[in-house]
Amino acid sequence: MLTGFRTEPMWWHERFREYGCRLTVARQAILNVLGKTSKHLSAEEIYLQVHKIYPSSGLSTIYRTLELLLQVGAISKFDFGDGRARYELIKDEKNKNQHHHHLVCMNCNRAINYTDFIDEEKEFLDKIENNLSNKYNFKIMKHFIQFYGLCGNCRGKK
Amino acid sequence: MLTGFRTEPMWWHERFREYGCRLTVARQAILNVLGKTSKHLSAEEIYLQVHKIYPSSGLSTIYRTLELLLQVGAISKFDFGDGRARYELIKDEKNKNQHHHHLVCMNCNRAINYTDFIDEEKEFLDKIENNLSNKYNFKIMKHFIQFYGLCGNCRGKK
DNA sequence: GTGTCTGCAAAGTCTTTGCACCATA
DNA sequence: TATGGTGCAAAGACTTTGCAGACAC
Repeated sequence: MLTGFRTEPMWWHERFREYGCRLTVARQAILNVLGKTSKHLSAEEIYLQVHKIYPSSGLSTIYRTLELLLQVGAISKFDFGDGRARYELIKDEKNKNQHHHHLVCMNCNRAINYTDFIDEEKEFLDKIENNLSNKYNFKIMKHFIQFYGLCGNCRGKK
Repeated sequence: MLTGFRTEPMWWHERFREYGCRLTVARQAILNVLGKTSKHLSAEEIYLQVHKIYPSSGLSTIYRTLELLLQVGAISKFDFGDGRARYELIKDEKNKNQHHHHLVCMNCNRAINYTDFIDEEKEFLDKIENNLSNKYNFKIMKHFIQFYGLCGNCRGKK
């Protein structure tokens, strides 16, 4: 069971120090918002939430902080194909590299994380990655798998 | 072996008529450019090429035509993660639905099409799509698989 | 001739950047 | 107090749209 980020050791706090970065109110507010949601928020959505708890904040700080968090390795950035980036907090150091993919709803643009079939996926990918690397002289470094369709909510409405 | 679009039956020509669309100089120029390349051109790259053979053309016509070609089913649109869309001509009606994926170079942003492992992929996807659909009450309609890495050219340079 | 297409310019959307002031460590 | 961070406004990149003139059929 995933608990909120508050109860986790704030490993990214130390990360900030390593990078010589300061832990400001704005940054805490952003981490706060990302830690409390299971959604995949866009920069603007994060801004709107942060703005509620810290009204003097600006959108450019959101972008700058997200860029920083990305480099520090505290968040992941995703593209669901609707022209805006989405961000997701990595809940704790232990699960830092937890591999998951998304089921993206083409109607409401929300996404469900799933971690099923990671073994089958690994088997499938190992097989083809090796082969493709050789055949096309292409060094594969990462992959991207995403499913698009309709979520439970939107299925009913259509 | 794929030959240029000129020698193929111009099935999209009829498609135009079906949709009540005219076959204009600009549209032919765009199809011409897309038909002669194996690259995955962006709208601006297409514009630059079209501009050579038809200098009075404008970028907005490129976008409008690409949108039309997409709806007519003559081209595919892809996102390689660099913030601009890429387009690929579907060479002929027969191969219209030919399924392929891309090996995208993170250095030069060029992509290699591959059609290998479609059977393995199908097996893998059938398995997980069914299961995910049930588990998450999510109707999967399409998937997106892409590999990122370094192509032969760029491997040497790094 | 008529209804579609086109080029141009302007606007829209998401994101980045320059700058002067502010606040963390 | 000395960097590093912030908000604001402006700019940048890609794409879309409104409009009057041009062209395919």
